[in-house]
Amino acid sequence: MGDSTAHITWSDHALAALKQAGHRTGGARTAVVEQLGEQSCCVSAQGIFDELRDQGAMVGLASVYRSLELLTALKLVHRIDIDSVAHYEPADPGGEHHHHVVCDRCGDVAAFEDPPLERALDRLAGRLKHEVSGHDVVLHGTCPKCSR
Amino acid sequence: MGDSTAHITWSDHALAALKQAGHRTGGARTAVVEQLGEQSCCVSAQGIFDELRDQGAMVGLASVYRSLELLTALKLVHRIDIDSVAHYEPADPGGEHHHHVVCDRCGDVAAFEDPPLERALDRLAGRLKHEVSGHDVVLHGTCPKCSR
DNA sequence: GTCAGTGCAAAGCTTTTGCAGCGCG
DNA sequence: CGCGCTGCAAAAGCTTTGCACTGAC
Repeated sequence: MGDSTAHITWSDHALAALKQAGHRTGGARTAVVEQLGEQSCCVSAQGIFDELRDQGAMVGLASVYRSLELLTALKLVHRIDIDSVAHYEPADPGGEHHHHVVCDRCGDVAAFEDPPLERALDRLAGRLKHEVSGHDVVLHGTCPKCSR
Repeated sequence: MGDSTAHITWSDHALAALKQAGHRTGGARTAVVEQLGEQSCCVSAQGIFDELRDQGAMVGLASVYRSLELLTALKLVHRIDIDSVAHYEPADPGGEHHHHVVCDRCGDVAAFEDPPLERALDRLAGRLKHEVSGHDVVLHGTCPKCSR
C-alpha cells in the first residue's frame, strides 16, 4: 500500500483512461480496477469477485463482468481463455506481454516471456493475409510440483 | 476434391484405434468419427450435431460430447478452445499440426502452419521447468473479406 | 435533474451427468 | 445375455441481460 508517487500505477492509468473515454467514476468499477492492479497474473471474474468480497467490498458479480468487458474493449486489460474460462490481466501500456503455462494436474497457471516466440509470431503475422491484432498462446503440461 | 485414397483415412484409423482400446462400435460414435473425418478444420460439438442431424443421423448431443471426450483422451482428436467454445479436429497421426486465425468481425476460422513458430515453441518448452505436453495458439484479427 | 453505473435475479449457452433401455460382441 | 453405448432430460458451471434504483456530474 505504501508506494505512491514514484511512477504511475496501472490502476491510475486505467482510471484516467476510463475518465477520458467519458465514463463516470463508480464504486464497483473502481474496485475492480484496483483489484486488477494488484494482480501479478491472470484472474477469473469469479476470482476478482471473491477477493473483493473478502475485502468487504460488496460488488455484484455482474458489475465485475461489465467492468471487465469495458476494460477489455478499451484494451486496458487483456482477456485470456484458459480451459474455456475467461481470465483477465492488466495490459502493459508499453506493449510488453507474456503468456501462460497451465498445469493439467493441479490447474496452476504460471507466466513466461519469450522474445523468440514473439518474433516468430510477429513474422508470421506479416506473412498471413489477415490483419492480425493479437494472439493467445497457452501451453499445457505438468508443473514441477506435480511431476514428482 | 476426389478422395482417391491409397492410404488409410483418418476415420478408419480412429475406428481401429477405438476397437483396439476395447470400445464397441456404436452408431453414434461412428457417426461422429466419420463426420470429423470429413472436416478440414475445427468444428464445435454443436456443429457436428447440426451436420449429423441435417444428414438424417439422429444422434444425441450428449453422445457427441461423450464421443469427443473419449477421442480427445485417446489423442485421436485435438481440442482447441476458441473464444471459450471447444472446437475439435482430427489429430494427424504423423504429429503434424497447425494453428488458427479467427476473424473477430465475422467469426471465420482459418488454419495455418508455421515451422518457425513450432520451432520457437519447442525450444521454449525445453527451457521451461514444466513438462510441456502441448500448446494452443490462436491468432485474432480481421480476415481479408472483412478488411474492406 | 439526468443518465451512467450498480445489484439482484433470471435467462442463455455450453458442457456434464443420471438413468432407463437397446444392442453389440 | 451382460455390459457398454445411446438418447433424453435435468443439472451444473460461466456469462449476459432486464429492470429498478442509486449516485456522480
